Amino acid sequence: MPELPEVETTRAGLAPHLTGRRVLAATLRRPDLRWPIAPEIAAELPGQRIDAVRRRAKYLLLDTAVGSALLHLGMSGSLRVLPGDTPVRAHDHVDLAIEGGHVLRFNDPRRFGCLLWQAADSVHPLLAGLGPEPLSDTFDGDYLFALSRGRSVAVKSFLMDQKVVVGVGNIYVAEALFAAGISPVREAGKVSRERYRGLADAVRAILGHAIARGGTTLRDFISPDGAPGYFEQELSVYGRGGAPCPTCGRVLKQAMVGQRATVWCGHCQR
DNA sequence: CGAGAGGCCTGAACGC
DNA sequence: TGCGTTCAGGCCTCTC
Repeated sequence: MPELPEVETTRAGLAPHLTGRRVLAATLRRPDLRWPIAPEIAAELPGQRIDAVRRRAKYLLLDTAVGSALLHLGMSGSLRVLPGDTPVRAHDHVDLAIEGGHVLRFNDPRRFGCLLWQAADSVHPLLAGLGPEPLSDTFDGDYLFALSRGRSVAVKSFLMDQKVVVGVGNIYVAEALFAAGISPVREAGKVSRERYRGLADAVRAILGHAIARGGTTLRDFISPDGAPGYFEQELSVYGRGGAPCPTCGRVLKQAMVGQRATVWCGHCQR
């Protein structure tokens, strides 16, 4: 399931193949993913040159002069650049034929992803109101502390709120909370400034490390060149409920927090 | 407004 | 072996 590092890895992998090249045609094999595919993908994108491949939160944007294709990989989506005659497989929902003979192919078994359109000089509603990027200068412990005052929600849910900070999904929030020694069920408004500083540092360090390593691979992610990532074995708590804590050896707790599977150490995280 | 629940979707894992 | 059930999860949307 692509989290921010996987999306960034995808962006970096796609950019050399797409930047400066024109989209020649769009092939839609079904009309919708999570939402209907934007009509502009077929009506306006063909003929346009891709000026840049950008990322905002977990969204990818293919910028052209008239607007940007806006993609989200959802949970099971992947994008690959393939020779134009590569046979189509199950769940290959969209092809963008790229100048030079290749095709950008969007595969998404669960169809939690989307392919929308952002007109030039506008901001798509899905991108409006998003919180800061976790690796930007505006994201730090002081920011989290200030925003969390009076919030009774679990700190884990708080950190996964896209209005608070983007791109911190269920895997990395578990790892960051473990690294910072904070219980995921603690009320967001009751975490001290000092501990939020540690948490922000942990988020930065873990995401930065994962990006440098090419992203975590669990079940569904395939990086653009087809090679799987290899970060999984480094996870401390995610997916390890019932196993020993890597620090103290006690059994890791598992429970649902905010309707999400959550694992933590009741001894090391308070 | 905040908090929590619901829903989308399919494949893998599991139980009988 | 085969089939039904459960779970997973990003994140928008609805309800209270």
